[in-house]
Amino acid sequence: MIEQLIAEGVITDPGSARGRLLAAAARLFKQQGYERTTVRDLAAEIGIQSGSLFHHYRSKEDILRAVMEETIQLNTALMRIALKQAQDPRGKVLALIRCELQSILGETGEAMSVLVYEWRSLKPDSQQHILKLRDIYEQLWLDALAEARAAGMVAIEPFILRRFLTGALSWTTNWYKPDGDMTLDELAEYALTLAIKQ
Amino acid sequence: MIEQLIAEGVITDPGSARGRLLAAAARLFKQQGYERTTVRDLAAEIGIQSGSLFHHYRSKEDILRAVMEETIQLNTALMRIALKQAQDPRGKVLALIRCELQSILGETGEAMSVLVYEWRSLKPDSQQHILKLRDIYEQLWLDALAEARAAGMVAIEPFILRRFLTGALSWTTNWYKPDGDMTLDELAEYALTLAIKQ
Amino acid sequence: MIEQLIAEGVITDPGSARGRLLAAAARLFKQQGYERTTVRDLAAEIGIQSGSLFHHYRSKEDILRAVMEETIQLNTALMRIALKQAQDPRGKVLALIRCELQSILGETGEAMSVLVYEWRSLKPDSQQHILKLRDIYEQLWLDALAEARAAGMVAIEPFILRRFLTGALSWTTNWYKPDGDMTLDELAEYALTLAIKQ
Amino acid sequence: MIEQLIAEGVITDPGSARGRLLAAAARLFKQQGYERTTVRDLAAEIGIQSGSLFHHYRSKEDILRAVMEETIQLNTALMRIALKQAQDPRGKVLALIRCELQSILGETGEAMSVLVYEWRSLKPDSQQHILKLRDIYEQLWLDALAEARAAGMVAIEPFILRRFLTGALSWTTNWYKPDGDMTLDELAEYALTLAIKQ
DNA sequence: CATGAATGAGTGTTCATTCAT
DNA sequence: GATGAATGAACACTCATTCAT
Repeated sequence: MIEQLIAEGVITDPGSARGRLLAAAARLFKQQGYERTTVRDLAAEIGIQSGSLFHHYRSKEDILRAVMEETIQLNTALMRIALKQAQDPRGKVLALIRCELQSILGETGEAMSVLVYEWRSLKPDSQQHILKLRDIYEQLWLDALAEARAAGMVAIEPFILRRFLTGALSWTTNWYKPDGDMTLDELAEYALTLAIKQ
Repeated sequence: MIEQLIAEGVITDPGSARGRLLAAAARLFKQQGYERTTVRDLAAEIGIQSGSLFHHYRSKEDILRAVMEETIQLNTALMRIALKQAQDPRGKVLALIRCELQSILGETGEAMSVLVYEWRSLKPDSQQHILKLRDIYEQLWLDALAEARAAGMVAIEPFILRRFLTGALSWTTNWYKPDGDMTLDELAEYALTLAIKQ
Repeated sequence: MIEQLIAEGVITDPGSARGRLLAAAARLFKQQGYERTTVRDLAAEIGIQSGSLFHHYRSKEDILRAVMEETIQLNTALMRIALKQAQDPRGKVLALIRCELQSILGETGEAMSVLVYEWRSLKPDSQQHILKLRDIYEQLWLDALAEARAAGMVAIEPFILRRFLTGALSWTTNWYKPDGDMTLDELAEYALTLAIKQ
Repeated sequence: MIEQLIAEGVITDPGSARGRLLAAAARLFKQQGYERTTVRDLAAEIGIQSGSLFHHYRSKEDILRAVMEETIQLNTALMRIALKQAQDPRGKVLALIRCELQSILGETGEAMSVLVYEWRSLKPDSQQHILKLRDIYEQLWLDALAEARAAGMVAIEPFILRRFLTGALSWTTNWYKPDGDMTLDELAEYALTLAIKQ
C-alpha cells in the first residue's frame, strides 16, 4: 500500500536520503517547532553536514513545505482507502476520525502536527500550494459529514462541525498516550460522540 | 470588575508601561508567534528602545511567562464570576465555553492563543509555575462537566471531553471571524452541542 | 571647507563611528574589491564586532551605497568650488581634471575607485539613486567641454571625450605613484593634452 | 589565421570542451564578474555538472588564469599581424587602437575586460606569469608610440600616453554600444585624436 | 528610567572542491 | 571523462542582552 504510493511518486521513499531527511524534519519540527529547529539540527539528525542539506532542498522552508505536502498527500490517499470500506454514514465518519487520529498519533503523526501548528512559518505562495491539497482532503470530510447530516445524525452545519473536530483531534497529540489505558479505537469512538447523536 | 482585579494585583494595570507592554506582547506573540517576534518589535509597539525593555522584564521569555500568567489568572477570575450566574449544569458548561471563547477570540484575548500555542517556548521551570495556575483553571471545567455527567447529560468521561473541548475551542482562533455572520454566542451554542446531549 | 560640508550634512563626519566606517570601507573595497571584503574585515578595521556594523548600516550593500554617495557629493562640491576660480575654457577643463585626479589619487581616492569599479555590485535601485547624483557631476564636465569645443579647442564630441577621459583618469589609480617623480599637477597637464589641442 | 594560432597551440580550439569552457568563462566573468560567477554557472553554460569542471582545470582561479593567458596571447598575435599591414606611425597607432578596441568590444573580446578588471582575483604567482606576457604586449604599444613621438606627432612621453590610452580604451566597455550609431572604426579614429596631433 | 552603541553566539545559506561510483 | 552527493569553511545578517552615559 505504502509501497505503491512510493512507486507512484506520491511520497518519497523513506529509505532514501531525502526521505530520511523528511522524517527527521517532521520529528524535530514537532518536538521543538520549526523556528527553534536549526538546519544544523536537521543535518546532525541524519548524519550529514548542514551545507549538504541544500543539495536536497533549496531552503529550510522548502523542507517544511515538503513535509507538509507529503503528509497531506499520504493522508488523503489513506482516507480514500478507509472510506471505501465503510458502509454507512456513521461508519464513514468513524473511519475518517480513526484515520486522522492515526495520522496524528501514529508514525506519520509528527508530520501531521507540523501541518497543523507550523502553518504560519510558510511563505504565502507555499501556503497557497498546500491549501489546494488541503481543500481536497477537507472535501472528503465535508462530504461524509453532509451525508450524516442528511441522515439526521448531526446537529450542526458540517463545516462548523469539521472545524471543531479539526481542533479536538489535532489537540490529542498534546495529551493522548498511545501506550496508556485507552486504545486508539476507543479514542475514536469517544470522538465520534462529539459529532454524532447516539 | 476588571478594576477590582487590578486593585487586587491579579493583573497589571493596562494603562501602565508594564501593562501596555504585556498587551502588545500578547498581540504580537499571537500574530507572528513568539520566536518571530523580536524584542525590537515589542519595544517599537510601545514606543521605547529595545534596551529599555529590560528595565521592566529580565528577558524576553519573562515577558512570555508574564503574559501567560496574567491571562490565566484573569480568565480564572472571569470564569468564577460567570459560573456564579449560571443556574444549572447546562448553563454552567455554556458559561465556561462562552468564557473560553471570549478569552480566545475577544479583544483582550490574544494572550489565550499564546498560552496554547507557545507553550514549548517556555523554560521548564516557567512551565511548572504556569502549570499550577492552569490546574486551578482546569478544575473549574472538570467540576462543571462532572456535574453535567451526573445529570446524565454527557456521554463520556469529563477529563476526555474537556480535552476534546480544549482543542476544539482553541482552534477557533484559526477560522472564526468575529465580524462574520456568526455571533460569538451562537458559536458557543454550537460548541455546546459537542458536549451536551440535547 | 570640508567642515562646512559636514555641517551641511553633505558628508559624514570622518571622526564619527559612521564616518570611520565609511573611510575604512572605501579603503578595503578599493584594495580587495567589494565582493572579497567581508563584513568581518570591515568591522575589524574599525575595532568592533561584525554584528555591530548593522547598527549603523542595514546591509553591506548599504555601506557601498553610502561610500559612493558621499564620494560623489563631496567631489561635486569640490568641483564647483574649483570651477569658480577658473578663468577660461582651458582653465576650467584643467581644473576639472585636477579635481578628478585629486579625488582619485588623493585622500578620498579609495572611495572614487570604488565608485568606478564596484558599480555592478549595487542593486538596480541603488544604481538609480547614485545615477542621479552622477548625472549632476557629469553635467559639470559636459558644460566645460562644450565651452572648450565652442572655442575650437576640442576635436571631438564632448560626451565622447568625457568618456575617454573618465577611463584615462580613473586608470591612473593603477599606475601613478604620488611619491614618484611626477607631481599631480604635471599629471593633470599631461592629461590635458589628451583633451585640448595646444 | 585563427586556425594557425590553434595549430600552433597559442590558443585552445574553441570547439573543444576546454575551448568552449574558456569562451563561456570569459563571457560570464565579464558579465557578472569573477567572484559572482560560480563554477555551477560555468558548468551549466557548457552543459556539464560542476564537479566535472575539475577534470579540465584544477581550480576556478586556474580557469581565470587560462582565460587571461589565452586572451593576451591571442591579442598579441593579432596586433603583430595588424602592425605588419600598417604603413606609417599614425597607421600603426591606429591599428593598435582598433585591435585593442576589437578585443575589448568584439565578440570574442569579453576576456579582455576580464584581463583588465579581474586582475586582483589572481594569486600573486599567477599575476607574475601573466605579467610577463603582458610586457611583451605592451612593448608593441611603446614601440609604436615612440615611433610616432620621433615623428613629432605625440606631445607626451609614450609610457604616460600608453597608460592614459589603456584606461580610455578599456573603459569603453562600460559605455560603447556596438549596435549604436558609432562604428568601431569611428570610435578608433576618435580615440586616435587623444594620442596624435592632427 | 531611557538611550543607543556594542556584543557575540547563532542563523540560513553559498560554493569551490573532493571523490566513490 | 562524467556524475552528483557530500564537505566544511566562509558568508551576510539577526537578535536577545548588556551597560556606560
